[in-house]
Amino acid sequence: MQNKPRSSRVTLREVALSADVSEVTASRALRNPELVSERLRDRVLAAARELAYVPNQLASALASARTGRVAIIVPSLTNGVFDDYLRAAYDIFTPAGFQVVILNSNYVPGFEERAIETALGQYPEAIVLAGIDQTARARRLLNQAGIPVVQTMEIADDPIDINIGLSHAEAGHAAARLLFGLGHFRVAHMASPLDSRARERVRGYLRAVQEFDAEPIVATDDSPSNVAIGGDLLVEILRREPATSAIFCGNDNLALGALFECQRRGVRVPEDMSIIGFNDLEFAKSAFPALSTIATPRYEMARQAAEIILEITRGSGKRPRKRRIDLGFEVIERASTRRIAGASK
Amino acid sequence: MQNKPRSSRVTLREVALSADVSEVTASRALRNPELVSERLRDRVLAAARELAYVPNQLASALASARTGRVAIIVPSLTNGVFDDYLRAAYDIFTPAGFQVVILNSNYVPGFEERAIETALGQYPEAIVLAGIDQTARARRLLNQAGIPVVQTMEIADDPIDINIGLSHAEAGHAAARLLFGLGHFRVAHMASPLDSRARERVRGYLRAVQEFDAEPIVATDDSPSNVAIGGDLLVEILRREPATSAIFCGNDNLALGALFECQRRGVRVPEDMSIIGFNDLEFAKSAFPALSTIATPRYEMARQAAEIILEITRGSGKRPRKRRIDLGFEVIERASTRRIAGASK
DNA sequence: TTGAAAGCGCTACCAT
DNA sequence: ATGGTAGCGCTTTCAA
Repeated sequence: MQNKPRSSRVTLREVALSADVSEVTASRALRNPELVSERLRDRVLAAARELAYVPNQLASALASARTGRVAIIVPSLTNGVFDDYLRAAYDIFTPAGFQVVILNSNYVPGFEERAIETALGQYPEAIVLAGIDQTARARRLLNQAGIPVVQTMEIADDPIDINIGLSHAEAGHAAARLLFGLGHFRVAHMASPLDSRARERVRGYLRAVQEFDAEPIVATDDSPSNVAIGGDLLVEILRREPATSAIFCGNDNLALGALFECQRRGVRVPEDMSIIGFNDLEFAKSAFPALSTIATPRYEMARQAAEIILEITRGSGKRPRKRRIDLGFEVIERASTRRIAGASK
Repeated sequence: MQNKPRSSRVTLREVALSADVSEVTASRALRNPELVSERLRDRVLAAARELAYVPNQLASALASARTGRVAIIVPSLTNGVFDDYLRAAYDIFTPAGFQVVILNSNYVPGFEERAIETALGQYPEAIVLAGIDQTARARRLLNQAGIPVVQTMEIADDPIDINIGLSHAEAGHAAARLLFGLGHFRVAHMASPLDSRARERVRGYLRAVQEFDAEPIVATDDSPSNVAIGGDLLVEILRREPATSAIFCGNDNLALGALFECQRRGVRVPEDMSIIGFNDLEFAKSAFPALSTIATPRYEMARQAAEIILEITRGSGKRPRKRRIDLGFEVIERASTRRIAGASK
């Protein structure tokens, strides 16, 4: 019936034939061994091993309406931010028997909607999203899917379903305030504001600037942030405002680039320049000088998302009472920030 | 027939009903619009949009024996090494209409076999692996699947199917030789030898040690490498052999950690210590001093893997003539390595 | 404990 | 150009 010869892969029928039992029994022997007599079970398992049988997940999912899959959509795989996050997802979901499927929207607007659609087409039993700015159509698809949807990383006013995150505006504000609080006045901000979180951080920075009656100095780049860009933006900031004595970098990669560029130019950190990053990536504590930063609970956000999903899928679909969880952030002062020389205490 | 009420998601039947056409016509209107009259096509598309229809990929794949999926199995998502690699895969496969599914084996032996099994259960149309040391059972499953299998990152003596990589023994040898060639004699190696590639690099280093009649100094750590570990291993090396004047770091993250730790201890790089990394990750060129390293063609490996797969799947399954491609590596000398003081040219 | 029958949602084939 | 029918490989009844 098929034009393209189905790859001659071993099917359950062949296993059953070889073990001389019915397909149902073979299926049971593989999935619920305790329901099958030892004799038949052994025969089935032996046949399956012998034939190197791999169950067709597609057929299984279609028949059972259970895919055992959870989709996770992230905007990037390449900046370290989602490392802990994905690790947490694997840590919780894998032992629970769920397969984690990662889709990447690459920070391209519109790709997330496509990724969500693709994910939904595979009928995952839950979906975890980074961020809260899904398109209207995506929200509709998500709602219609009738599965748990967790928006993470950021706090939403109107969550689709469950929401676990933190306020990036607050976090950005805290970072800038730390710098102003150390007596700095010319405090710059560099960012690759590709997502709403980065833009929220900029807003937090601007609010602090206003509070301290200072002038904003913002340098941005439209590509996904990396270390090299951090160096470039440092150069730009110094050119535009040579008196800058402190920089809030929108993430740790930018901060690392800024730090290196300072060293390259003989600008001492923290003596001449204070630098604070964002995220507390793995390398931040090991840098020299150790990088001050804002720690975000990335592992914890994904962990809680996963736990809640397990609870819902196992427990008859009931949502937890708290559908909106603010996990906050932590200001980490290390060696790369310092009270400005000559500033009164 | 189902106990668990199938999520009431919109099916093709409902779209067809709503558009007052048969299921087949609805299916065609969505997949091959040119086969359907404009009138019906418009009705179907309108109904699909209205109902926010998302095709069930599972059913489609089962019926058509085409999943439009390619599985990529990597040992880690968290060390930057697979960033370019995955980007290349997306760059080539996505426009070609393939969905990329990433599975992570987490450098845990045995997990790769499981990941391969999981991947195969989803009936991908091709599979891309990192490394060449698959288990015997995995090889059997892969062979049986009858789909293109590309082993990457490393060159194999007996590829399963297609193999694109480089010799890590040669690359490690080249790194160490560079250091010896600069007049260093106490040349150490630090590594997190979690995979066969890292172990091959160690072998390359040891071969160079022998050739230059030196003593091996190898410090290793069994966790996935990161920047902090690079610092720790530097400390260990200096403790064990204070006269060490050059280090080949098994990857750039370790190198970065070593660099920072040198700075912390007042060991000047490259004046007192030469450091060479491995992979040429994004930050290497921006570091201060810029990091010497071995560039590996990660983007290119995945790109060629993808192109070959497209060619095979499109072109009646014929394999290319060359099934084993060595893409080599490049020694990148930057500022972190230098001829040892007082060494004769 | 075992198995026969039906059907998951979709597409291939063949007919009209 | 359109639709009826069969069937992908599996699991879920339900009956024996």
